[in-house]
Amino acid sequence: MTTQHQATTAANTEWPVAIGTASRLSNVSAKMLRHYESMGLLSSVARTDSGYRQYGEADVRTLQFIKRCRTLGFSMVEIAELVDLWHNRKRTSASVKRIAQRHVDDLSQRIEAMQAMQRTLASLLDHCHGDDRPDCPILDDLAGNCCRTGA
Amino acid sequence: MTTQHQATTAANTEWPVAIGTASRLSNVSAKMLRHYESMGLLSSVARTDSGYRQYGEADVRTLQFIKRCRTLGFSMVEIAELVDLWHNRKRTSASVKRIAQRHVDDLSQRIEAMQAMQRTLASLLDHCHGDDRPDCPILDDLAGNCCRTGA
DNA sequence: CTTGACCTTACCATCAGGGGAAGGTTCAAA
DNA sequence: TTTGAACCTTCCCCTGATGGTAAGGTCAAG
Repeated sequence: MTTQHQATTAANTEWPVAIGTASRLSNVSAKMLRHYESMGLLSSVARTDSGYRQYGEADVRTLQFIKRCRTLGFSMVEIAELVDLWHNRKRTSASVKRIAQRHVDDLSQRIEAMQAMQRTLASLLDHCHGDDRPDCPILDDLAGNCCRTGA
Repeated sequence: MTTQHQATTAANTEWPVAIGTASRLSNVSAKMLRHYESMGLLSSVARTDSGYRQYGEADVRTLQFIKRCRTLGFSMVEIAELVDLWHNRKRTSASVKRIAQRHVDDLSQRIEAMQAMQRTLASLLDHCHGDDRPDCPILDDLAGNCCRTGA
């Protein structure tokens, strides 16, 4: 429709925008916009005379960047690093890759831990009749009364 | 070595024990022992005249039960339910199984969400050279500048 | 009696948010 | 012009499971 080079935000937006609009454009709650600002993730959000926050296009793009990072599971500390690198023309792609790789490794560890729980639980579920009698292999295992065979 | 029927706790233990010993026997920090008590998970921990907590064998077994549940990823709310069922002779194994099944389903969902993140990140990592130049497909994707093809 | 290990309560921090109260601003309709 | 809805502000408390620390009481061995 309109010019292509700012199609990331809604086409007919009048800048700057208030917090509610910035929230809708970035899919981040107004609460979190204020929180990110207090954390220093958005440098210098402008204000009107009456104190209302005013977000420019660059601010909203940064918020969308943060949102995408959160969707991928990065921590706020990692996101702060990524935003810094994003804004730093002298960054190296290696430094970005290092952060992403560390996060992937972290995810792998957490996934494996949860899968281990799942395997044990699946085995317990398998042994439990799930009827109206009180005898329960699950409770027996939890109480340590059972053959704790595998792990 | 000693009698078999109480081999779950150290053989030569003089009951009741203070919090440090209970902590070692259950592999739960003293901090958490106090917390569990304040949550009502341990009904009525005895005290000495000077106010020191005194844990009996049954208490320590309950703590070991809780510890095992935590290891399997159950939340404290679920653990409270499980402890209640464990102590309730009129429970049905179905009620126990329901809690465990719900937990497994929850784990499955969380694992899948993390695996989705991992897949996206793996693809991004694959496209990034990781050298000392600033061009970085990872940042491009996070900034929304990239072909967001798949998910 | 001192020393050190142990115990007590109480408060603060984590992490990424959500909920709500009390009050100021803006804008349009009546 | 007034009023009312929708919006904004700051401030404080809640989550869940756990760690940390501080200030002080208790106990047993030397």
